[in-house]
Amino acid sequence: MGRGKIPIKRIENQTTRQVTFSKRRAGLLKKTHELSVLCDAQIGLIIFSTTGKMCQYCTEGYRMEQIIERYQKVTGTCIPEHDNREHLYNELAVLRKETRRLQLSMRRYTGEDMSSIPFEELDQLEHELERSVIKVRERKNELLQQQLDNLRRKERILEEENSNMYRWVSKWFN
Amino acid sequence: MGRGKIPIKRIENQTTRQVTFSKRRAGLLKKTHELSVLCDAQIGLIIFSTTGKMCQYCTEGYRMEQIIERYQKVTGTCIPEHDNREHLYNELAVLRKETRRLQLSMRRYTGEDMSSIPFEELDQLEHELERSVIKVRERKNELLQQQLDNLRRKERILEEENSNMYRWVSKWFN
DNA sequence: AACTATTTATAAGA
DNA sequence: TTCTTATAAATAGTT
Repeated sequence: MGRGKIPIKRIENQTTRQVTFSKRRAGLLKKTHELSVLCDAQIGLIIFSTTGKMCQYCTEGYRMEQIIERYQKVTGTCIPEHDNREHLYNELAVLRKETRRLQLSMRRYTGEDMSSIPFEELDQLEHELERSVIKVRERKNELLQQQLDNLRRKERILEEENSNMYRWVSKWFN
Repeated sequence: MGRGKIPIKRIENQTTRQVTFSKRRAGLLKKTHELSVLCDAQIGLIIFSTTGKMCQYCTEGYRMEQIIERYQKVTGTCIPEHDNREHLYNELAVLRKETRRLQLSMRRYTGEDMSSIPFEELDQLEHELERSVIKVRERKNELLQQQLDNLRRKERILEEENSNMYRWVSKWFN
């Protein structure tokens, strides 16, 4: 790309090399970000220039440490210890799974992301949601009824007080 | 780049997302390699796809561990062993909280346990659920439309084959 | 830092 | 998955 094609080998001229480094590093970071966002991938990128300056990219919402940790887990470069860490990891895994499951359920119920749901399940989901709506309405009615009852009770009490008062005043003036 | 421009945000269609992931991952690895070679930079790249598959690039002549080590030296972070238990406990706490929150949300959406919800929120919940039902119905329609389109396409192909066959037979007998 | 002629990447379609 | 191709994006060399 550019005015000419260049062979992929170390650029000898130092100035050119540094300029190219700046340009391509920017391009690489952009492409990394795009891949991460477009495809929902978790990416960590670490770059050391010849001069020793470091720069990094890390998928939003994560820290490089997490990605490195995950890398170490996958590649098995992390030495496991004989303490409760094993247990903690287990619990973490279980919780992560559960959270994930709940998130997916919620997504379904809120109607986001139905791309992966087959038609039959959509049908079922629709019915579940309709049942939920009905339950919510029932509860609303229940609450309304309660409030109504409360009001009626108050009304009755007020009326009683009123008539008492009336009797009292009548007695006083007659 | 390509037949059209796409906005940089998560691609919703799963198939498209996976295809794009494959293509762009290849592109990213190539660019990473080129930057590394052209400018003599030391680069480590770790990619986790949504499905959990990992892939990596590492400047020739180095191992990822070396780059991670250098990264840790520069940033002063320490991933392995010692103090990550603190971190684990934190993560556990966060996850537990999140799971709890999600569980409550789900209970609301399924209409269990509405005893503690005030009337106004019930009203809101009802609307949310109704919106969900609408979304689910829309998705159902979308799927039906897709199936219809597929059937029409197949029909067209079959008709074409048919008429080709007919011509062939006609020619044969006349 | 800008500019631009080219090369390269890639989205959509097959 | 793989190929093709029209188009968008990156960038090498220049100013």
